[in-house]
Amino acid sequence: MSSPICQLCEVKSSAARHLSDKELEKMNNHCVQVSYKKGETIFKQGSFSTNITYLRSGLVKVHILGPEKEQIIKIAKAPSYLGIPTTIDEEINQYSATAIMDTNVCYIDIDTFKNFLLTNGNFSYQLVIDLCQEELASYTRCVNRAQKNAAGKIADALLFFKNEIFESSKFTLPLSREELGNLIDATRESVSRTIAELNNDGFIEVSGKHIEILREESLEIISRNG
DNA sequence: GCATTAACCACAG
DNA sequence: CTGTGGTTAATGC
Repeated sequence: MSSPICQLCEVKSSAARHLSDKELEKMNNHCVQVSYKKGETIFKQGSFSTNITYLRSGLVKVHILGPEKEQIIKIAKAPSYLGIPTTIDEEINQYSATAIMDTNVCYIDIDTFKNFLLTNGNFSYQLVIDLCQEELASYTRCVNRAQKNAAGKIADALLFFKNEIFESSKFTLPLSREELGNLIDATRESVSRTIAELNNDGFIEVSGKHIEILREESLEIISRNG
């Protein structure tokens, strides 16, 4: 745990860029920075939510324990807020956040944060924009999960990791087969099988969690048509 | 009917 | 935790 210097922060949220020096100094006095190792829980569904969580670096899975099983709602990459919906007007966390790579997080005091919302229109406006983007993205994920077949969902996920997370055709999956299934709504067996097929058909090169995407265009077609 | 798809089960590595 | 094979239930043509 260490004291951040918010004024000098290189990874401010787009909202926080609208804060004045004075406000940033106030933030600095009501904020702590914590590091998490891969696998550690950042906050847990059911526990008190007392701070706004801001993801400075690393990769996190956001998940909910449903009536049947664990559902991964999304993979969150830095920089982004992690817990606004579960903190701003909820006393209890409605979902969990777990680091899937080494991760660095800032906890911002909720009252300080709310005070910015009430007094700084630009800050609030930017935050609304961010939340809207996230909500739209969430609608899209919802539709895709429900309507695409297994191959389409796997292709989606692989392209997501390539384009949005690692920005490289070659990467190491930060999730187990089971977790990937929980993310795209498929069983671990389907995930294994589909990945093996994509490998056999030469679209990707697989070795355990190491993935290389060989034919991105083909994956895009599979993503669309299944 | 027949084919396809994916879940469920079981077992091996 | 993974990969694979057999089985089964649902759906579509």
